[in-house]
Amino acid sequence: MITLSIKTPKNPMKKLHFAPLSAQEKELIKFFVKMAAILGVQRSVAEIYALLYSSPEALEFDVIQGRLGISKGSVSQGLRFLKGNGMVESIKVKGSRRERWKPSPSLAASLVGLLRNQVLPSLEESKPLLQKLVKEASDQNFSVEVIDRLTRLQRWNSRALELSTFLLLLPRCN
Amino acid sequence: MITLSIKTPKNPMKKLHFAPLSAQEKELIKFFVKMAAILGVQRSVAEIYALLYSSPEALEFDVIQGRLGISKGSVSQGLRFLKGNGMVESIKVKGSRRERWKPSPSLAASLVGLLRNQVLPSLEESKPLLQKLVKEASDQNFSVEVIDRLTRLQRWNSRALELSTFLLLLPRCN
DNA sequence: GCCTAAGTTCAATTTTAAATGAAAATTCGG
DNA sequence: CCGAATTTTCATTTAAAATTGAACTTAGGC
Repeated sequence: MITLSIKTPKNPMKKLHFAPLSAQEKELIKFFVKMAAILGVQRSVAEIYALLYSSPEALEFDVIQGRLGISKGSVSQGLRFLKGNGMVESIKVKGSRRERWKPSPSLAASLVGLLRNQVLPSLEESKPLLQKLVKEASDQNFSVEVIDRLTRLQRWNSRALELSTFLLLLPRCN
Repeated sequence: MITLSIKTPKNPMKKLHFAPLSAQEKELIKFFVKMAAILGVQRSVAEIYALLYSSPEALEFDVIQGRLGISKGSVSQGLRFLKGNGMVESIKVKGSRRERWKPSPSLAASLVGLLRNQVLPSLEESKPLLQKLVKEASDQNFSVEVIDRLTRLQRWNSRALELSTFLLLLPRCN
């Protein structure tokens, strides 16, 4: 049993109890943390997503905090990040202010969302810069070798940009 | 002018001088640093690669250290990383112990090298884990929803693995 | 419209990753 | 094979990123 203490003005000793993580949950969390690391996504975010992913029903804020043993702030920020990238959705139940969270139906769409926000902006930003560099290099009589490299770099940038744009247009699929 | 002091037992006051980075070099460095950040590659490594990329001739260790203004250790480790991933090559000139460094001819091959070393291992490692999780989930009568998610996850892992393997087989091209 | 539960914010802290540089190891010209 | 030049190593320092939690804001049930 995991105990989470919650301080509110009315009830400064409120305590909630949760089941500790199962072996399977722990392993799935490890998996997501590892994959997230490749994409440069922080540990706590991956943990939250993994927990939701392995839960049959949508989970409340407190449950996420309690079972993972992380802070309120991390849960709040993590959910915001995941929601902003279309990776989780919240459900509101009438008669309660609490939201309940579950992963978005399509993992593909989720990854595309991540890609759009993490990678595309950098690629787009760089396009004019590379163009300028190539121009300056030929104007200023840089060596053929260097001009050639810069041109290839520019080509790569365009390709990556096209690829990303294409991925963004992909119809949703699982 | 940038001055780099080098201490050796024989000559503890040896000094080398280098031209500061040009505006173009600085911008190209910024570009590579940004791209590297997406891939989770550290700043100093990106700087080294960018400098070599924008130089018409192969560069010596000291030149890299001096012009970038980074430490010996960073240059050494950075070059090792880049070499290990097939992104740079060294040339030895007769009559001198010094190596001279330049980027590998194919940027494509370089990126593939990075992919192979950074991403593939994690994907491969995870394969059996996911298989086990799916099996346990169905053995232990998890909800259909969760079993379904885990199965989809496994499918994604396989696809990513196939894609990576495919990329590794691509013939070299610029 | 109060009032409290629910959630957010952000400065302070902790944790993690990267860079440094002196000492050790290696390499090759003489 | 000696010895200095060149490079590597790695304990320490520095810098960056992630996490925490108390104070604050907001939403909605009553």
